[in-house]
Amino acid sequence: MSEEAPRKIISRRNRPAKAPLSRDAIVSTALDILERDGLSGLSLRRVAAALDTGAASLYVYVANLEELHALMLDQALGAVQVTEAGSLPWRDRLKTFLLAYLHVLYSRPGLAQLALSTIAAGTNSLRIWETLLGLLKEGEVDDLRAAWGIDLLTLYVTAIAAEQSVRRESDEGLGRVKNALSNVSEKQFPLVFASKETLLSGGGETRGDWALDVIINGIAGVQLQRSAPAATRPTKQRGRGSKK
Amino acid sequence: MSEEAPRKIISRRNRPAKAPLSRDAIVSTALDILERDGLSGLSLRRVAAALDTGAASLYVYVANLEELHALMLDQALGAVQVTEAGSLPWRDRLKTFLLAYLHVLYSRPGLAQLALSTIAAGTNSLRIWETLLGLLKEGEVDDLRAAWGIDLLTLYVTAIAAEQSVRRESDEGLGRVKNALSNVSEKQFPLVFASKETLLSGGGETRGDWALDVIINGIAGVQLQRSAPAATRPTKQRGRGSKK
DNA sequence: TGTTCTTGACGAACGATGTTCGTTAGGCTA
DNA sequence: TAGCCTAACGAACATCGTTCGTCAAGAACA
Repeated sequence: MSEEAPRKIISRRNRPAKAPLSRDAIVSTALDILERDGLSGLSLRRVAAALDTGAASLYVYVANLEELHALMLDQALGAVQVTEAGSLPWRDRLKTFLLAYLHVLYSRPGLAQLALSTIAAGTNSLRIWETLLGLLKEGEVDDLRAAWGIDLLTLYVTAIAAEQSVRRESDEGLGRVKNALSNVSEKQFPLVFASKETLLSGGGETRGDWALDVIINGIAGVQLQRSAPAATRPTKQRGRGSKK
Repeated sequence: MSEEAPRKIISRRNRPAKAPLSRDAIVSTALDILERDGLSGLSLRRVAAALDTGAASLYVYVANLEELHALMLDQALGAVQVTEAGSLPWRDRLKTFLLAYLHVLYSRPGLAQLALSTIAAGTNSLRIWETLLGLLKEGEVDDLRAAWGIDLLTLYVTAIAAEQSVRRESDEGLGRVKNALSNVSEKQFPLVFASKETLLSGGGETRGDWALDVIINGIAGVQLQRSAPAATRPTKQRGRGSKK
């Protein structure tokens, strides 16, 4: 059966200048693919193909796809940097840190979706938790509220990023919302009808920024009434221009 | 079942007492499967098998899997009921409504996960939006904040429910977190080490209840200091006096 | 040096997935 | 009665994650 194998190649594995497989190489390659093609374009076979090997070879270093996801998430979270601006009040530093977290999740398409379905428990996740706990403690949030709060904060940031990612990736889903909103009956849903443009406005960072104010204020349980969204910048709302 | 005798069957479709296929039947069956086996156990083929037909037959009524997901979500959201207790203040009614929303997402395993990856735009979703907009308007939240707020509220409730669902469904993920927390180094992450038990405490409704207080207060931008999480009972417990 | 052992790498295969295609049969219309 | 529209269907396709048996190369050992 198919005896036309070329005899020149004796060994299947003449890969002289090939970097040896490793867990880090696999994770990095997977992150590259995630960045290029999103979560739906990521598969074990594609990672293996990018490394010029077969899918089975990856199982030496990674137990299964779920573990690969966790490793990817933790490696990506290494990019979240802790700013040491000790002069600012804790609340501003908390927000800055969460914005950095949010930005990392935004930066790679699909990363936020991955974060939603994966519970990361690596070193970088622990470092983030430690930082958040420290900031909340500095804000005199009691222990129980702090512990629940950091869970809420990370979940919250992840969900915000994921929602925007989904909207960015699949035009179909967003199109369906737009379609449903434009066809909404004024008689049946007058309030939705009146707000149908506002509901879709303010994509991306602006909205995330406001959302962070909301939750930080909520956790701290403090007044600080200044959380009116975009009241100062009415022009920047539409067509969010260039994002850095 | 349905091992029909191989008699001289001329027609393949002698299904006399069979209910005809319909979009609603497909969605309902899919929801049943979701409830029984979770999101990972749901597939077009299994839905078709439960209806005693082939997968291809479903495509007459449903464009693709994504649309089926959206239809499922919207039909499930029909169980969220609007309580008409007009005597209570708006904030309490908002919380009651969100708790009902949360409860529906809790009730079916996998539904919350589905809600995270799907943008629902059906009648039931619009009804929920309308209700939320009305409640926030009653609370004199301005239009822009209300529009962004309902997006935030629904996203928030969904994310909370989804996280608990994931923890409930996959022991492996939670086990990994537990393992990572129990092995955490006190020197490296002292705050996480100190809170490692608190971080896992308070599952389910208690935590969700507190989280709702947090975000409602945040959106309203009001003080209302009573949002300390009650470790014993979630009753109206005022933490007056002893403070850190 | 020659032999054995360990282990990373690999092809093939398995079962399952979403989706498409061409065909068939039932009920409706003319 | 004849024809047609369309729901329903089986088969097939391209993937996917995962497992299994096997091969090659270096390490350990005699």
